[in-house]
Amino acid sequence: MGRAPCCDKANVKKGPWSPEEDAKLKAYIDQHGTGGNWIALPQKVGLKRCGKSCRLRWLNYLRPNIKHGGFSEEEDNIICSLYISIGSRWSIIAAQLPGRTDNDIKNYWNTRLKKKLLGRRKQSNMNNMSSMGGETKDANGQEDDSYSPGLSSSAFERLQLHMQLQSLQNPLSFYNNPALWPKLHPLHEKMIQNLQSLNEFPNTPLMDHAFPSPQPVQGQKVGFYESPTAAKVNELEKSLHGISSSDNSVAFINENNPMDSTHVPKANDIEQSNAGIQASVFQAEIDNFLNTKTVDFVPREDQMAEFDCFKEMNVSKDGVLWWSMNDFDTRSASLNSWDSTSVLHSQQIFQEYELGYNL
DNA sequence: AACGGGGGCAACCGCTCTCTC
DNA sequence: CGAGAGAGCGGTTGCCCCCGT
Repeated sequence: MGRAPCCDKANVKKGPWSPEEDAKLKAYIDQHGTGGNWIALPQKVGLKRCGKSCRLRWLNYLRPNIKHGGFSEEEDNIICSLYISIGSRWSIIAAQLPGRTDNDIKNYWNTRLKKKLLGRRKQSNMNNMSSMGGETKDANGQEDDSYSPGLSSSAFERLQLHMQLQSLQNPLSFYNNPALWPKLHPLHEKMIQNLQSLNEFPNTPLMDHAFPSPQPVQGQKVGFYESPTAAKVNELEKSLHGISSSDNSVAFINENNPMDSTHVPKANDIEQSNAGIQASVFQAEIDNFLNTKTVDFVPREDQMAEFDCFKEMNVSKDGVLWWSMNDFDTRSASLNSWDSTSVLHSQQIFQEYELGYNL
C-alpha cells in the first residue's frame, strides 16, 4: 500500500501568489516549520495550494536570506565555471551561492548570462567563419546557409565552446582534436589500443588524469552525477569487470549541501570499479564516436541536434564524465570536496577559456 | 497615446529517485 | 518486494513590464 492521496488537484489555486498567501505560509513555517511534509502543509496553513507549489514558493521566495537579482561579477564567474563543469545542475550551482536559488540562477543564466557570453563571442566566431571561407558546407558538400547569424550560429558557437572546454579538460576526448575527426578508423584503432593498454596498465598517469578516481572522505556523504551513457557504461562495466557502477556516475562531495549527496558508495566499490569505469567510459567514448557521422564532419544544424553537447551546452550530459577531469581529481576529492576550491579551479579554466576566445 | 515585440521572472509541468507502507 | 506517494530537479510556459515605433 502507498501513502495517502496527494492534494486535491481540482481544488487547488494556481498562478501568482498573493501577499496574503505569502504571509500565511511564512507565518506558519516560521512558527511550526515545514513538518517534513509539504503535501500536508497547505491544509494546515489554510491555503488552497498544492504542496509542491508551497514548497517552491518557500524555497524560491519566502525563505530567509534569499537574494534576488544583483548578481555580482564573482557570482557570474562561479555560475559560468560551474555550468561549464557540470552543466545545468542548477541546484548544485545554487548550493555554491548562498542566498541564491536554483530557479533564480537558471533564469539568470537563460535570460542574461548565456546571452552575455555567447554574444561576446559572436564576433570572434564570425571572424573565424570568414577566415574559413565564410561559408559552410554540409556533409554532402553542399552549401549550407544555416550558419548565417542566428540560432544555428549560436549552436555552432556552443559547439566550439564545448570543444574548446573539452580540450582544456580532457586532451584524450575524441572531439578535442578536429584533425582526428575524418580519420575514423585509425583513431578507432588507437582508442582500442589505448583501451587495451588501459586494461594492461589501468593506472597510468595519463589515464589517471583523464579519468580521475574520486575517493570518498570518511564521514562525508558522497553523491553522484549521472552520466548519459549510463546504461551503456554500466553494461560495459559489468561485462568487463563484473562490477556495476550502479549510478553510472562520478562521485562528488558537497559539504555545503548534504541534501545533494544522496548516495554513499562503499570505498571498496569505487576502488574496484575505478579501472572498470575508466575502461568502459573509454569504450563508451569509442561507441559515441562510431555512432557519430564523422567523415568530412561539418555538422549541419540537424546533426547538431543529435549531439548532446549542443543541447544548451549541457556538458554534463555528454556521457564522458569529462566535467570531473580537472575539477574533481583525487586530491581535491579527498582534501577539498566540492567546495570553493574546485570552483576556483573551474574559474581558472573559465579564465583560460575566456582568453582563448577573447571574451 | 497606442500598440507590438521582446525580455525577465515566477510558477507550473513532468520526470526521476527515494521513501514509506 | 512491489506499489504508490513524496521530494527534488530541470525544462518550459505564461504573464507582466518595458521599450521602441
